[in-house]
Amino acid sequence: MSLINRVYVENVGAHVGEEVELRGWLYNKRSSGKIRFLLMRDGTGIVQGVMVKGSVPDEVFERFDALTQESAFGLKGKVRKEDRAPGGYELEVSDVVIYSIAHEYPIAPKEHGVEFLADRRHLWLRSSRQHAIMRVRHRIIKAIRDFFDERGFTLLDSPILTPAACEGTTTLFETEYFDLGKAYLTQSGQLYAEAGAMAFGKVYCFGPTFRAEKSKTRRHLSEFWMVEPEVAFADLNDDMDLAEEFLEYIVQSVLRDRERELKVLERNTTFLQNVKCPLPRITYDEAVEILKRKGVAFEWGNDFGGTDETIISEQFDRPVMVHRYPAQVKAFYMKRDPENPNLALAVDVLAPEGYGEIIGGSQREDDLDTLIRRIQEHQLPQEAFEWYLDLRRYGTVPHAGFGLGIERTVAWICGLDHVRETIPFPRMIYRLTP
RNA sequence: UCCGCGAUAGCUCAAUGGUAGAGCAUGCGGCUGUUAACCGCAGGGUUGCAGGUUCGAGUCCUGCUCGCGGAGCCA
Repeated sequence: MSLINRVYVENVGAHVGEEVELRGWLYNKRSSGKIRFLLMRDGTGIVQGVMVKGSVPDEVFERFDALTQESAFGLKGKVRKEDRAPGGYELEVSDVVIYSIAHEYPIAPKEHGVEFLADRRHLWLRSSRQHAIMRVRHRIIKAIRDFFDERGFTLLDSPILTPAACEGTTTLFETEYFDLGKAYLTQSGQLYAEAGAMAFGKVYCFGPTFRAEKSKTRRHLSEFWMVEPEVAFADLNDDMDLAEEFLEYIVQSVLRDRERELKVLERNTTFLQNVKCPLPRITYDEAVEILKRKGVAFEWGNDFGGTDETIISEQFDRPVMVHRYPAQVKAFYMKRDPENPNLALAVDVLAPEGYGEIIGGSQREDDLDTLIRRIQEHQLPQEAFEWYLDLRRYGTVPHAGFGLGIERTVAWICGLDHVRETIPFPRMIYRLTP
């Protein structure tokens, strides 16, 4: 049996009446004496095999007794449409092949605490809920790559080890780098993506990013994935056009191809169906007005906190773009609004239902002298940014881009209450294992 | 770093300051359509750690460790 022709659970419906062989792990088993049910999980789904005493040799019938939860085994038998079976199909078992008997499996088919499961993340990934989440994550990432690919973007990945802070704000993970002193794990690939945009016009980078902040919330990981497009000859409006088209593409792809998974997750997709262009665009000032109207004591000039973002996003039935923030709360490389130099040409996209900021972007400062002044104002070491300043010395153009956090996007689309379930092996302040 | 909550069987939890228990899991037995199957029996505990109050502490007090949620920071 070649890999190509192997039958997997997700395809058994195409083999009704045929004798097939499935390979997988025991999800659960049930018995009523002379009739026995084996539930096999093979990574694509779960199907039940049924054996009646006398319909198979006794030695095959008795292998049921040896199989423990998560034991690896093969099932041979004829596929039958059966409404009483989970999934609608079942296997009339003719043979059972045991590959390995599992030790007592710690994750029983019942409720467990988060800590217990997190300690066994390598096993937890086998459960149907985690399986559904990872399948959605995969589809989101494929949609991201397809989106940029279809629009002529070039993938240009940025380095993970960097000589200095990209934005000079957050705490970074530090390591020794041979004889060259300290290196830092990247917190953003954006500056390198800008170099890419000047070389290729439209690029994106997509990789892990690291923040050593001691954040302890349901929205933070110390290692997370971010996709960052960067486009030459683009302003803030172009950036927002790209972001809304991007979000619509991702969400609609998942709705179309991951209906089953969203059902497993019991996700109410009402808000997701609404994610279609155009998305509402409001200014920072208008967002502040919303907060004031809702009785929030908010001072102009601050950045929004988690609860502020929730209140703002609750006013809309789809993600909302908030643009033109006070420059003081944004990064040094963001261009100022020519009509009001106190404002940065920045945009944050806030997801509905309290999921917060999933995209942060801006038009970049393209003037050499202004950018040097910003670096000085932020007290950043100019020599570390000389290569970045070169981008303004040699053919500078208006350009813009944004970053989308994968884990927050997965949490939002799946309707999860914590990002720790959105990545196979989460890294958090108090968790480095497994 | 700050604020709040928590830790009891392998797991999820219960137990007015007075004999530490249930469900699930595991083992054994039963059941010819099970759906986190069901029914019966059995084994399973240094109540996170250290100290204190008390005739008596899982329960009250102090300290510590670990975890969870939130703030700040951010995607």
